[in-house]
Amino acid sequence: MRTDKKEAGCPECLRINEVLSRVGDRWSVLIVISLATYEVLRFNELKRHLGISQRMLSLTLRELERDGLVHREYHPTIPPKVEYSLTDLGRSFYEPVKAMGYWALENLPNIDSARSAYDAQQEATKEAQAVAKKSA
Amino acid sequence: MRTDKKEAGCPECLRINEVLSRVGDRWSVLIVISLATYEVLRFNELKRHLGISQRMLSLTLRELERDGLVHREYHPTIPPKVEYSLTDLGRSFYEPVKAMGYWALENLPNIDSARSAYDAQQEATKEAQAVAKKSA
DNA sequence: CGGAATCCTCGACGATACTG
DNA sequence: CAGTATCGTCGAGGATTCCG
Repeated sequence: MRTDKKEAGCPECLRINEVLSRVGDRWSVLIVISLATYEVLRFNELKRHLGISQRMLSLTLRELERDGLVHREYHPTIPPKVEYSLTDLGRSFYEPVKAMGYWALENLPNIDSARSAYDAQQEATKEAQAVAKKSA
Repeated sequence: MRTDKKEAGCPECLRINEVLSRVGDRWSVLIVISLATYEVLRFNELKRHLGISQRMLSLTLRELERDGLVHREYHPTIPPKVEYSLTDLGRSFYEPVKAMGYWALENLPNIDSARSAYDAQQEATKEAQAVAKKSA
């Protein structure tokens, strides 16, 4: 019996983990953004817009509806028509998402340059090591 | 040759995707939060605190350092000692992350109740279908 | 202590086909 | 059109071992 299980030392990490596992995945975020932008979209509109498979779209939409972020309006016409939109909760979720988006927009260049610098440094170090090895 | 590739209709989705694939994963977020809270942490402190495997911690830290969010301070003592902390960029990233955290804290209850309601509804629908089938 | 290297599992996700 | 059902893969990530 492993009493030494780690399971995360900090309890709040578990909460954050829970949140992220609910609405933190890529497709959920993209769907919320799309719906926030276009107000209301049909199934295939979302599909084409995001380049997502029917399967993932279907699954993700159901989860979002279940979590109360997305409203699903089914019109029993022929052919059938289903419209998706954000609920108030969904719109409130869009706020922090938007904040992340702005940060990203502003800081992607910083990340890129940091990355370039890091890679250049790594490359230099590696070459230095190669030289050292050769002289040995 | 598939000229009918979908690849996402909207270009901005690609950008968002890129951002999320960089710093949007679970461990990156948790590490940033931990470092924002404790200022500076050693490798094994982070490991124990988060309940993460060495492998993922090592990989994720390297990526975060590469992206310029995390600063790594190596002390060549015996035994070695490595301290991790946030850079300015990392701290700025913590702002939107914090916003997400607050939203989550505030709205997890809403999500939970929405989920319960949804599940109850589903269960009711399923039973109704079962009855209808029986009477058929 | 702070990693790197290797192996292996398991679940997320896409492709495809079928239904109402 | 808007899904559901089934199958296959592929890579994220844990466990383990070794090293400076």
